[in-house]
Amino acid sequence: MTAEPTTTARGAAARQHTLRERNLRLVARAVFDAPEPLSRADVAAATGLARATVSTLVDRLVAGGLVAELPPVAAQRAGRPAVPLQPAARTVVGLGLEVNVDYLGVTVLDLAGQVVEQRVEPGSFHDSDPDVVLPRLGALARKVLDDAEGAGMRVAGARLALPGLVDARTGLLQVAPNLGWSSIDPVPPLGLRTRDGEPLPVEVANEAKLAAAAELAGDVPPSFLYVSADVGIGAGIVVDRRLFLGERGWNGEIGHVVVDPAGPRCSCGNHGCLEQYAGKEVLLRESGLAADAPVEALVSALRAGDASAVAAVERGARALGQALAAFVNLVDVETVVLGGAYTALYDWLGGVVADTVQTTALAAPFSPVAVRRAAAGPHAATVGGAREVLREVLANPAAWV
Amino acid sequence: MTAEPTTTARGAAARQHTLRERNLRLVARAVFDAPEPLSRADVAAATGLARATVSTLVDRLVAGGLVAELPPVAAQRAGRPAVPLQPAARTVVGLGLEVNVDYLGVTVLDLAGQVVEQRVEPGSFHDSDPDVVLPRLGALARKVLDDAEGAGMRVAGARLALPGLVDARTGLLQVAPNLGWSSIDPVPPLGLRTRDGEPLPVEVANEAKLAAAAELAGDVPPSFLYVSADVGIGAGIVVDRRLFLGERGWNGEIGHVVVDPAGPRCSCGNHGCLEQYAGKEVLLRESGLAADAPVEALVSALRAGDASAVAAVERGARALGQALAAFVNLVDVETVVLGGAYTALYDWLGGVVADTVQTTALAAPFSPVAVRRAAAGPHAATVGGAREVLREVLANPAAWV
DNA sequence: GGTAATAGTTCAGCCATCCAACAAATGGCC
DNA sequence: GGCCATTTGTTGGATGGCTGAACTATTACC
Repeated sequence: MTAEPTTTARGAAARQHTLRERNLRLVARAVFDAPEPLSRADVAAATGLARATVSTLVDRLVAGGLVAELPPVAAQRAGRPAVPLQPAARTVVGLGLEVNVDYLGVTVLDLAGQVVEQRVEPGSFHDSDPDVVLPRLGALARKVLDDAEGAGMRVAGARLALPGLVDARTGLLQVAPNLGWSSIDPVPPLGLRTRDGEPLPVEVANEAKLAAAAELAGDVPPSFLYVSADVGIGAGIVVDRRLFLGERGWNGEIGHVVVDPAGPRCSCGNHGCLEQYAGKEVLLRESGLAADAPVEALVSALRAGDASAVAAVERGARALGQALAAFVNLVDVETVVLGGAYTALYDWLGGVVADTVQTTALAAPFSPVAVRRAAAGPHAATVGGAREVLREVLANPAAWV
Repeated sequence: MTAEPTTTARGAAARQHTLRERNLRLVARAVFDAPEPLSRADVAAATGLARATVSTLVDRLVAGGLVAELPPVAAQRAGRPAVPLQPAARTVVGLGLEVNVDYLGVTVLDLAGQVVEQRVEPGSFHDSDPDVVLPRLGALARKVLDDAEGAGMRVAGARLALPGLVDARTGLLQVAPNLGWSSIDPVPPLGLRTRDGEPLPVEVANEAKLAAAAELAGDVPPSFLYVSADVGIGAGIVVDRRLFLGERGWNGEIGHVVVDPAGPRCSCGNHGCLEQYAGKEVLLRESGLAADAPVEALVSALRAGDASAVAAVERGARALGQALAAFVNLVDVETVVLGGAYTALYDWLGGVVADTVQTTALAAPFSPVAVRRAAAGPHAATVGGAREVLREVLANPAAWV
């Protein structure tokens, strides 16, 4: 009759083994967050735990394949040399999946932060059939899964990134306008199972939010807004190094913030949405390019000093700055990261965006808002998704040792 | 050399006494959140702890004055009658302080949620001197503190609500335009000490945010936006029954979200800020009333069907709805609570705000946004401030037993 | 080669929880 | 009225995880 939780929830009764779980997490975090490999003694000093405790905990993490011991290297000081500890490579991995308008992507990431395998299948999924596309992505994932499991790695789970509104509570995709999908559960069609035949836990999230998570791999402040233009304009809010999703999982919908009520009509039914100024297709069209041209074409035009391109990007940047100022006023962060198509356009956009935010955001006089370029490469959402899976492993190492 | 934390921080080493702290908190929450008084056995069932453990924990909470035992009442079923447990009244109290443009306020709240004492001193503090006003508030607080301590209550701490930007990290007031204050530390001038002569811990926060916390006393969903018009327009974001303050403590600055870049110039330097449409003074002025008239005057005009008043409120409501739609798009909540001056105007505002949000917010088709009237009474910020103090007591009952 | 220093391990002690048995207090039934 | 079933709350031994101190292992320095 007693509820025996496999993983200790936030507000659950604390028992002896809860201490274990907490301290395992604490030790794992210490090892993973350290810039340099730590010894057991270092971990003890960093966490405040006794050396004896740290030893048993580290031993478990090593046995469970979460942490690896490096060969002891003689330090330049007296005493027994320390055994450096590192995140284990290629033992436990996370899977990041993505369906976007022009590609399917899969990334396998290990605890050391290394991409073990990445596959991308270009295509055109505008107004596509989910029951065709998702099994195709599933098959692609199957291949890399087989590789990973064949090499002895354990797959902790998967995250599927989609360009649309995903209900974080149910995992259902409400609508993905550019894919032409609505009201579906995208997980079953993937057909993903582990080697043992058990269904692989797959969670679904918005593409921009997972791309925001990918930024956490680099040197970013603990809280920031990530804004990217792909087909639509999406955003992710990171607070204290964690994704903040909002009640239902679809916060950060900056693309449909009204910039000017007298502006052009948007597909959403309103007038003057940001997307009508700073969306990728609008920027391309206003620059005299085809709406489905690659961003590189626009970059070339800007490099060449094409007047209409420069004007379009500047107009978009001003609108983006205005919407971001509202965002910063409402959510209060000090840093904005520009990703997706904005990464390539950063040299032409960044300054104007920063200036506009600075003059428009209310609190900017007291502490300026930093605007910067995204660091994560292409297909950031798959990397971020895999990263989120591994974050959960680290949040509960006890389940893995 | 070992760091001996008085209160166990989030990421600190977990020891035996950490279990105690956690379970004490768990038991206290169970007692405080229950709609009906629980028995020890009920608490055990609710928390999953053993009855023996719950007994010792409850005994401590009772001894510490956080929980009170009611006389056992014979239930209508067989068995030994249970001892009902309740939040203790008038033992530990929180102090809420407020400086606003037209009054100083102090509220003493106990753990049972009852207002033990409330004092309000009307005045005009437009462009006032903090070194005069704050000591005056301090003296007012001194009186109610003496009363409370004289009656044997322990004061857990205080929260000071101010209508301005407060840096949550430093506790400094950056600027309060309507008071004419800027760059001050408002705590020392209060001169508040406990009976033992120790300085009373006072934290500072924005007025709207503490008013939002006051709503938590009523029947509200776990996450909501609270928006109130006083002199400016302020907002508080509540996520999962906790105030979300943003990185620096000044999120929710909806008053200076740009509604129409072609709109009237705002004191902040931009054009078409929400405050220029839905601010209290603007609503009064557009209705042909004096800018410093009481809201009741506007209500009377609306009751009388005054055309300019109706038009002004409707225009304000539309602008508010548009800004709230952006807010909802960016933060993602299902409920918006209208407080401050909007409470009185709700009958004329509410419908238009709800309609506008509904047609403008992107995700509204998938789950409608509820707009409702605030439940907390006047001087909600002082009540909410005191409530926040007591929330911290409950978050760490071990420090009080 | 001896000493000081540091890393990691072993082991008795402590402490909060648990389980099971018990005492306390009631309703129902004959 | 007396007995039993039922529920509450308490008592005491067992369990498990952390600690601190003593111990071993391995190095630098003189």
